[in-house]
Amino acid sequence: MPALRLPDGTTVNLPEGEPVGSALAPSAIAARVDGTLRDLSFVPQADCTVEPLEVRTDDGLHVLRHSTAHVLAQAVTRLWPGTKLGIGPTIADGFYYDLAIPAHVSVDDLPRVEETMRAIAAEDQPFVREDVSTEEALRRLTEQPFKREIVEGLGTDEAAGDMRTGAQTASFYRNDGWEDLCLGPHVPSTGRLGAFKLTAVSGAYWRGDEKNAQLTRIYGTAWATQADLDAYLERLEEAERRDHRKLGTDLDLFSFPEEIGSGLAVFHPRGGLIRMLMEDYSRQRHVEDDYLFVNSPHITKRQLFDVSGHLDWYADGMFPPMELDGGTEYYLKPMNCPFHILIYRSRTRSYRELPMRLFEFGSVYRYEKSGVVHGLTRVRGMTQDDAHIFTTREQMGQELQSLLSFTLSLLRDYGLDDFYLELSTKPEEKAVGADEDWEEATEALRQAAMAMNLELVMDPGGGAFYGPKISVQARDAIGRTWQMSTIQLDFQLPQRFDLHYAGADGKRHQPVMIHRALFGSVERFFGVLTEHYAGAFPLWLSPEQLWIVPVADRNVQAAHELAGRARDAGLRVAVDDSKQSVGKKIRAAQLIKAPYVIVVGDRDLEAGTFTVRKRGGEEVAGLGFEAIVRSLLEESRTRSLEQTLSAG
RNA sequence: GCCGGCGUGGCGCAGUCCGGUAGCGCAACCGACUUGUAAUCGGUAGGUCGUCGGUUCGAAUCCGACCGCCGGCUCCA
Repeated sequence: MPALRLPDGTTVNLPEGEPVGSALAPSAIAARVDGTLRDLSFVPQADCTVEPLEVRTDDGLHVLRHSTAHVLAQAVTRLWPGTKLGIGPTIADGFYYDLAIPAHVSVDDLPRVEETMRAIAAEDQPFVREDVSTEEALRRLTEQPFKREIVEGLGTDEAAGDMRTGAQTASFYRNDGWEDLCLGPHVPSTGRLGAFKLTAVSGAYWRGDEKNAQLTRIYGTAWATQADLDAYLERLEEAERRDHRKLGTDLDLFSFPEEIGSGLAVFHPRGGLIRMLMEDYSRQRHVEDDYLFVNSPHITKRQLFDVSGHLDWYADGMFPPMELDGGTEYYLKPMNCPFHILIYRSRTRSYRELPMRLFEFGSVYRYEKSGVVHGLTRVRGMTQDDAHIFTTREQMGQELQSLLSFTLSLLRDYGLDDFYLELSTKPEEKAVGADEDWEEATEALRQAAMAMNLELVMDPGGGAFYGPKISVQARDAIGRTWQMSTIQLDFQLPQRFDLHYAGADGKRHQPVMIHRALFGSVERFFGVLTEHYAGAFPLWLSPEQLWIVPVADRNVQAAHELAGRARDAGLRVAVDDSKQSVGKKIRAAQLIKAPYVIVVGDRDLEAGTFTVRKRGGEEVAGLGFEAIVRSLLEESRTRSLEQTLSAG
């Protein structure tokens, strides 16, 4: 009689042949037995530690979603007999199943599939596990070529999906006469599925290889309760409302004219203004932090990228060359570093000049593959807030640490305050340089990262070909993470370009380079801030800080006079003098997310006080115009994230 | 780049399956109203239906190629 140790410290004796589920609360959907996830029907052969698995945990949701994927495959098979099963893993928030369906299935078919899944759930079929030999498994899978491939790969490195290498047996789950090869575990029965919804259909190659058969991939999401599912769908809708591509059009910020080409944005006057404000403040901070401002052209002869190594390592990401009459090839620059290097190398440098920080808003062009271009966050032409810091090895650690502090401080001023760091190490294949250099560089970055007291995530093999890097990841207002800043350490380019400085000892030394972009790119940063603020930018970044609505025609002149006063004081002001109702003009201001609106009519002009409407609808009455202007200037100056205007 | 979906006035959409010389709402413009914190009323103008080619007496509609967009895979600032 096996003894079960439960999480509360108690031990219960399980009668021989009884499943672990009989010792657990009915709310459990599976169990963790000696650290391994098991079905509730698992029968222990010896003493063990057992934890119940509740559905609203990471592992619980994994089991729930995996079971839902299983039922999806069962439903598709019921609708289209002859369906061949691929794999059906869980993913963030849901699951998918790859299937070879003997029919063309589109999103229009998803409601039918969902309905069939609900029917299977209502039938409350138990999931029954059977462990069989691989020979028996192959016999059962005569009609399932993909699953056969998985079983044939058992015990080899070819094993796919949830099938682990080394297994000598295969497990099946059977319900209602339908069965599927599956590692499990599953919920006890189809009646225990939670709330689910199918979300998308797409194509996918078997094992992700385009030489293989193409399968239909059906995506779904599954949650413990309907309320959780609703909350998830609400989150998706919230993300959709914040989509910078839609806000870019609605707020007239930027566009991607087809005539120019994929991934190439133009900024409209309102977006251009925001962009200018973003850049101006960044420039100011860089001046304060002893950066030197430089400038470089957009194209160069190929030799520069031959020397830098970009044509060896990065050619796929570059636009093809332009060839001049004499046969000389010119390339659009995908990076600014070689240019800054030439500035450094333009004359002999002394250790007294280091660290030398060369900064530029540098426009670069990268040939991103057509399928990956996405709004402002993944473009083919972008401007990086790029700097290259030339430093001695001795100064390097200190420089990295102060750079990281500077980075976080700058990002905080733009309203981002929730970060974690990612340390990317040497790529296995694409890398140049000695191992010792990589180790020293990686260690220096690690030290700097540790000093920030932030969560540090490792990204093995994710570095650039010339050095390791730290990325600053920021979480936005709704908890999504975005890669912002990147800081890369580089011993290679100084060597390739033969860079030196004269040391205090009178000898020649090689500097180390730090590549860094804090916004990442102005375009991506713009897109991220748009989503972070849902288009409602803080006052200091708002294109129009004060929006004036005259009540009647006879108030228009007074409105313009007030606007002139506010402009003279330093505010950005718009007057809506269109011949529309006050309500309509208020609505228009609200839709463009104007932070402050004042309505100017006879009453206000007579009293000399105004009622200000804040974004969101709150009204503050009885304020003198000068007080309003002063308050807004102060809010803007401090880059406040709150609307600080108040009646007091 | 690959798979799937899609492309109709500035924006959001109908019309495409079952070919027969484009329609709605908002925005824009004009007029009336002179207005008090999210849509006053009436009128006008605006589209070679992404591009090119093919089928047809006739193509927004059917076929092909290309361009672009969206979702996913892979990759990145």
